[in-house]
Amino acid sequence: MAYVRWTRYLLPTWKEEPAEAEIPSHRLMLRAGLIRRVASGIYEFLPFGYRALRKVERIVREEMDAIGALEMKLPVLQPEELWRRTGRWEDFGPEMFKLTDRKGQGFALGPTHEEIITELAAREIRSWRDMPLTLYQIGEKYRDEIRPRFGVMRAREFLMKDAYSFHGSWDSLEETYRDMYTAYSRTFTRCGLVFVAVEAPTGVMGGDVSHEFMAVADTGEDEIALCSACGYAANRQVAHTEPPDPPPGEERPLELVATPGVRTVEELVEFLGVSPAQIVKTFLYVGRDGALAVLVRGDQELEETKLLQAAGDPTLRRVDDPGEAERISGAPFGFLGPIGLGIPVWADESVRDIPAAVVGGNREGYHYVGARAGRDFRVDRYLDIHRAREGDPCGRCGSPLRIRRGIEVGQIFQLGTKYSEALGATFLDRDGEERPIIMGCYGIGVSRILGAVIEQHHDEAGIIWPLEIAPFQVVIAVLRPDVPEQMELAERLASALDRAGLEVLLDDRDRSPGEKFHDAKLIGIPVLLVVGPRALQRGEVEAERRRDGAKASFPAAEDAVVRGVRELLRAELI
RNA sequence: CGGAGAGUAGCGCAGCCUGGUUAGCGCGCAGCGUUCGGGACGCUGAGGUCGCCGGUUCGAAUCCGGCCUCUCCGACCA
Repeated sequence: MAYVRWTRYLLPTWKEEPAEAEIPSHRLMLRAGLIRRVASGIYEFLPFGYRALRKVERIVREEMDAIGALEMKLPVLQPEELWRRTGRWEDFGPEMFKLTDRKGQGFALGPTHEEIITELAAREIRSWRDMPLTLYQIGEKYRDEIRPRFGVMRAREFLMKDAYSFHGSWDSLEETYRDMYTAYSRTFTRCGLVFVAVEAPTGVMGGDVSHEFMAVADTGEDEIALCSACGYAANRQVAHTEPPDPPPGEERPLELVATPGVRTVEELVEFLGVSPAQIVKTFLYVGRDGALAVLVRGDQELEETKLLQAAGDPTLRRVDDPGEAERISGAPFGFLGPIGLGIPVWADESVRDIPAAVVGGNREGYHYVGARAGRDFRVDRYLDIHRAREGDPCGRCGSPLRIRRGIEVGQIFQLGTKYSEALGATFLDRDGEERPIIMGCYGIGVSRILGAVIEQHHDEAGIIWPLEIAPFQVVIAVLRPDVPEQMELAERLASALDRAGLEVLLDDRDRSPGEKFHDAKLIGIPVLLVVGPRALQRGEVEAERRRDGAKASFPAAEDAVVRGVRELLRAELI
């Protein structure tokens, strides 16, 4: 008797909407008894939710194994000293959970595992013969998120699959990277997710090439730019778009005009009667090489991720202190400009061809009009640092881009040698020469997938599980468990379905039929079997498919029911 | 961290402004009975340090101060 009886199970459903949850997946995970909150961003997985989580985990494991990745287990508790060697004790900063042992030694609850795995590689990999090698694990990760949100979507403790690959050559890395890309696509497809792989920023992980896998959802926290013409897809923060056309106008001489109290683009438009595209905004940054001025056209937004990526300087930060800005430029915010600044100037491409631009005068209460890049001020570097917008021309083919929202369920990185160099992970190549190991790393948010799946697969009544991660495939509602005839039939059918390899939840609770039907919809099991008097009079049981409400009746015999249920489930496998 | 809001029974909430017997309502929960095909009904009952600490007061869920926690928006983020 391997089927599960609801009366012997812990599956507490809620009729009412929880006040704490904002988005459908979070509400449904609470209402359908998958998770309970312990603290902000920290959740318990109840048996029903854990069952689904394990299904996702199993798919991830199968796809990793299929490309030859080796499963292992790394410690969650990691010594401070190791993190200091890569500089990430500071770089990760307050987002790491840090603790101290009784001797005063510092530890982190691992937010990720590059440090520890690279040290392992440094010890165990010595020769080019030992590679390529890919190791992975599935385990809890800890990040002290500024703002945990949306249940398991942005939690402080969450389940993640992380993999790390080690190579003697870039070609080998690229091969594994492609394998991972394929394995990820298979994984998310099997989970029933509609997703896109997009070019991604690399952030604190480092490296150059990276893709994020985004489950498409309006409630997602990330934005993605998509080109339906050429297939270009990128995280909005790095999405490349062609620079907008320059504003109309003629070149004219530079002129300093008094603009008392006029600071913002809107105010300048009003005061000078110009268009936003004729205005150049100036931002100040400081990094390890000192101060830097950054120019963006007035009708564009600065995309800081692009700037950071181009600068390759993790210490680069925006100057937001008025005193500091004034020391650098001589003027307060609102009057900063590139003319006469003694620091490097970087500009968005859209600044290059403005015939007569308005820029700050570097003097309180003054702006220049008629400024021309190259003529009146030097630009050391033109680059794409404006924020991509809906309808902007695709940087690859020029067609208009669409902006959509997504949930990041996975990301893959070509890391290169950042960690191997920092931690001395080297190998001897065929020529006997010592070289740093080339690495890749690959993450999947396992618990987040669960949220993303529900976000994509639900209706007003509840969850609609994709077959492969459904906690059970069949729920049997016995309308009158106190009537022996019905209960015995339900038990026989449950056993038969179980023997046929299906996972069965038997709703034997003493509840009204209405409640059982509603709960069945809420918990989203693909097929509901109803054992009740109405059909039983005809010697039948009824079935209803969750996805589309398709109904069927079968003779109340084991083989007929098994066959009928299988038939209903077959349509799920598309 | 900035802005906003909220903490009263397992869940959802009222009461607070205007301090005053045993702190309410709906759902849920327990017992009994009646029901039994799309969240039934009746009766009885259990369940609350009113987030915490301090103050004001004869008297504090209610007024004042501090703290904590949670949620939302923003900044941030593999």
